[in-house]
Amino acid sequence: MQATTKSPPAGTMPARPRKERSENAARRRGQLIAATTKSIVENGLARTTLATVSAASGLSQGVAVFYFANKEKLFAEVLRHHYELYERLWVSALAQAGDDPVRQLAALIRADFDPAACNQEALIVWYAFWGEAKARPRYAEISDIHDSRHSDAIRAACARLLIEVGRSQEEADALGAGIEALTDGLWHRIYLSHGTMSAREGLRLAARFVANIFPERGERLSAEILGTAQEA
Amino acid sequence: MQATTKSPPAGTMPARPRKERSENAARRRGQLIAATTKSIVENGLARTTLATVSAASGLSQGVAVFYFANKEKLFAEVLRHHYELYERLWVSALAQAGDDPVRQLAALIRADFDPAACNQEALIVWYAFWGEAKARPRYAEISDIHDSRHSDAIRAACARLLIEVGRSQEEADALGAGIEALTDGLWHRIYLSHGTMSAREGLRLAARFVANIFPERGERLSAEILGTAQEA
DNA sequence: AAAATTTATTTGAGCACTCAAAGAAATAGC
DNA sequence: GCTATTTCTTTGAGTGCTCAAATAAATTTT
Repeated sequence: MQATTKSPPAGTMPARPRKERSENAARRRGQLIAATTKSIVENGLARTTLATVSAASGLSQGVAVFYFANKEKLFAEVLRHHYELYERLWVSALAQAGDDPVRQLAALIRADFDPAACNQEALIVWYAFWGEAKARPRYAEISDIHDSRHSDAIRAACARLLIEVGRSQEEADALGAGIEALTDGLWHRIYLSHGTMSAREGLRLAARFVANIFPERGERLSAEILGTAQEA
Repeated sequence: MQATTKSPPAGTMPARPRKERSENAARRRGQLIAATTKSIVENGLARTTLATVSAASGLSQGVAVFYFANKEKLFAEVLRHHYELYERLWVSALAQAGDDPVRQLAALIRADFDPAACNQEALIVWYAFWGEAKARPRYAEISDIHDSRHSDAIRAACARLLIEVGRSQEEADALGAGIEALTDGLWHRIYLSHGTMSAREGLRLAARFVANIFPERGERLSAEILGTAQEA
């Protein structure tokens, strides 16, 4: 460390405006979460250390501890961050779908294969954490909270859709579970296949299967999922 | 260690027969794989060390290295072991199903929810390794080999079944992918739900969905999956 | 200058793996 | 049949390294 020019020439220009402080913290946290994600994708969770995060962020190891207290909490925030991106996606898709349960269900399924949620990076993060979830209550809890909200949304849409055609709540729950299983399983294949299966193909398969399952609304649902439905 | 009776009473019966030596190696390997599995279930993969394996096996740390060269190779053998148990299960189920593609497909689906394959212990091991698979080519390779054999079996059964009723190979492949996604997704739910969902319920859901998907053979397939088909 | 933030260094625990030696079983020599 | 020799197993303290976390130092902001 050599002498750096001490004080700026007294003038104005505080290259850093007002709310600098609090904004800075949020920025740093985001930066560290992104760097941790990058390291998990490149090295796996087990080989992601404060050193790899520090290298990916360009910051020192101390910063991560300063903003997240310890490595475990940083990791938990990474998981939460990815779930929140996903949740924002499907919640807003659902909101835009309006009142029609067919469109609602289609929106939820489409969201699952939106490249913003269903991409290698996100899948690697999810699987990395799921793999350790049974040994880390903190990870399991975060997954639970978000998964159950998504479950509820799917089941609610299924219930409205099926009750319209005179089926029971029990059938709606089973159907919801099946749709979730189908999308989870397609994620699994997208994750493990080395780029062989894309999110786009996942969506097509999902549409195809779901169409078979809802005889009464299958065609319309499938069209809505694929985005080929004509506007009303 | 106190005095143990030195030589056996000269008679026949050498409490340890001939191949003692080579059998010993197989026994030890099995013992170490079981101990590693136990530690992964209890501590997670990341916190499974040679020390936890040694504690679980009652052997010294050195033995694990002696029989498996290093920790990574021991872990790889654990993954392989679980895949082999699973593969033996579905291969023999398939063999017993005879020539009827409906029974073959049912047998494959039933095997996926057989408690011998689909239990918390096995799921924890699988998810632990899948979580690291993208960062460890060795794990990815083992998964690939076994997954693709299973895929092929499912697709073959689907093809025979669908071609019987005049559908195309393309449809059979899509259907196979869908069935696999469904079972993978149900595994996912069984794994992450804290015992809320059992293998038995998974099987019921799978039967229900698959029945909807094969209009021509759905009823029979469903009955075969649930084991409620009457004998011919 | 006082407080807040960032960077750099130190520390001590825990890790995989080594290795020399001991123990046990199989084989050979008498 | 008995002992000596060799081969195979097992042990566990030891080695060097990596890591998370703590601490200290420097820098910036107010």
